[in-house]
Amino acid sequence: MVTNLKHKDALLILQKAGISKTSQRLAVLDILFKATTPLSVNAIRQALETESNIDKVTVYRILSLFRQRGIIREIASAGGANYFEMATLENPLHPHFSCRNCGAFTCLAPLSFTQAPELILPKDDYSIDHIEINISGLCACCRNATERQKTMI
Amino acid sequence: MVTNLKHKDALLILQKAGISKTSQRLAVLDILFKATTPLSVNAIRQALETESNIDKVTVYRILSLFRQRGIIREIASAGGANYFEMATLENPLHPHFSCRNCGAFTCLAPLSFTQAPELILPKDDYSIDHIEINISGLCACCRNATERQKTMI
DNA sequence: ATAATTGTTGCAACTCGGTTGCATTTTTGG
DNA sequence: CCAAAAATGCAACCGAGTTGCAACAATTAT
Repeated sequence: MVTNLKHKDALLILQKAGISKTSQRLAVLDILFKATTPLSVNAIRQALETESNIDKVTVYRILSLFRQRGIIREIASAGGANYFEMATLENPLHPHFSCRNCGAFTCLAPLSFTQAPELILPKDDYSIDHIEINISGLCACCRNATERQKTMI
Repeated sequence: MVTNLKHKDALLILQKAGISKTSQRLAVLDILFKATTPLSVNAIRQALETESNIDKVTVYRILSLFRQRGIIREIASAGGANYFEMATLENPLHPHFSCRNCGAFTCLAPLSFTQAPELILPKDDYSIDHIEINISGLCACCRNATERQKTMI
């Protein structure tokens, strides 16, 4: 994302969603807008500590509300903690990569319209509201580190 | 899966993986083979209770080992608990559907070779070892239930 | 503007999934 | 069959996320 969210824009998002404008919600929105990767709750809380100090329960409640209103997307991770990212038009649905070594999440290029429908095999038993594609392996950083370790033996 | 796993086959799987053959591991294998959907640890433990009684730590350790050896696959879920399924040739990698209402996991048809490569946008920064596609929404059962509730108002 | 109402936050305590350390038991290989 | 190695069970623990409730801030109607 790395968009420089203006206070005005954040207020508009909350207004559009029909939820009241609190300093805590604006702070969380600001952090998610600045993020270049999906953030865990802990990462959000750490980022918050420098500015305001918000209780963890409040952060969870804000994220849960934002997700319900379609403001953000949630990405499940095998490690237990889930990750969050903005769900704006400028940040369309896309696959994610998570490193099995360092656990970091990164965003991959969004699926094109020609690719996505192939995936969703028509099954009228289900009504679909979210597609999540997670690709895991080793990121460049960790792969280099493990290779260096190998050659060191 | 619903394959009737013979004791012999299970022993062979463990032997191939080079790990020792214990009654607990055979019991867990048996349950995963019988399953028609990915199972949570709790579901596995519940299924175990009827036969043998295995400590939860042991179940976690067995599943962790099986995953490391490529005997089973793990599916991350937003609800915290992860799900497991056999990773045999007869049960190739496939997308999953999870109901946002009842949380049930079901298997979708596997991706064909013509579909999968489209997905994995070449990024030489990463080495890929697992692809997970989770589609969520409402299953037929829950959709009917909510619709009935709607019309009841 | 201000008071009443409604919604939000913070705190403590809790649930749940999963892990760790260690003593005991089971497998394995000689 | 016996020693060495590995796996199990138990208790206690950790971290993510939730719940109930009192204090507080934002909305709305006056």
